[in-house]
Amino acid sequence: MISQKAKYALRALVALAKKPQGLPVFIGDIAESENIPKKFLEQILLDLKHHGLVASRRGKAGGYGLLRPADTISFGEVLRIVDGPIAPLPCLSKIAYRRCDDCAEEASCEVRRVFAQVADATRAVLDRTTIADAIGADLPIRLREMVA
Amino acid sequence: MISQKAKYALRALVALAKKPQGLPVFIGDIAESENIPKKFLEQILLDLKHHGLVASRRGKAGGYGLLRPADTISFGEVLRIVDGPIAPLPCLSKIAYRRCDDCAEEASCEVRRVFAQVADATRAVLDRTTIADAIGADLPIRLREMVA
DNA sequence: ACTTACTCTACAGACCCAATATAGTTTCAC
DNA sequence: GTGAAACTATATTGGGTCTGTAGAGTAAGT
Repeated sequence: MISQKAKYALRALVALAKKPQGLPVFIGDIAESENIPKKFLEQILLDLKHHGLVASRRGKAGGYGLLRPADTISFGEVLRIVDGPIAPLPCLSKIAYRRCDDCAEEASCEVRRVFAQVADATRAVLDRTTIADAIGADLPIRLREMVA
Repeated sequence: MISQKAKYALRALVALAKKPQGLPVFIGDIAESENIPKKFLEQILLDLKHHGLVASRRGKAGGYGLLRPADTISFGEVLRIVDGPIAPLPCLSKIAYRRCDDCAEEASCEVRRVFAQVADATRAVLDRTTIADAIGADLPIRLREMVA
């Protein structure tokens, strides 16, 4: 299960990507149209800004906009920012590897071996699917291109 | 991330499956060999018993054993018992579907569409991989001889 | 100046996780 | 029978996370 926060973040990014040319959008507008608590959304967007995904302008003509093209922002990147590691086990994470302290030998761990496959399958989708893909066709175009 | 509890459950089942013919094993033995807090493991095995995966016998010659063949117990089944739904979103769960109350239209939800692929990929691994599969891969020959 | 809107920190209530505590029941060896 | 071993069951605890709210502050435009 991904967190509510991650779902909000992705929905907000999708909403931003639908605006032409990354025109700034008010937090309040996104919050209303996407049914996200405004104050909570502020935190989320601020977080995304700190990670270079969106930019903001203050003042009356302010708002948020995508800083990078929508087809360069993957679901995986957003999830890692908001929810932390994607891997189902700490000993399988690439960004936050941690040995299982209750596990004797990593190489011979049956559980780890199975979940390594899960992690690969999950990353295959999340790291190749972008915000742009999500808006576009039903199937992730980039994924098909890379596979082909 | 799967819970520690789920990891313990899977490791315990693997340990049980390594015993020939589901001979009963003491909780204490599993706890020690697998580095699992004994009292916690009791709760876990009890839960698995209530779901028909293992059986127990009390008394001095008691212990726990697999109730079903190891190749009929999938990782997915265990995870659903211990951790609940596998799906990354409530609106994608088969066993515990729940509409996202903050989401306008399910059919047109971009986030949902992407995570549906994640769910499929995850289930493809977890529902077809069994405890027996996990052991089978590279169990040392020496151990097989001891079992036989 | 004034309004709008973003920035930041703090915090609170609910819930969940991991583990422990405690008390009880069953089985079997002797 | 008696008692130890082992499972059964429930309650509780301490810690953490999640979701959201509050409020004061800062910057930009008119």
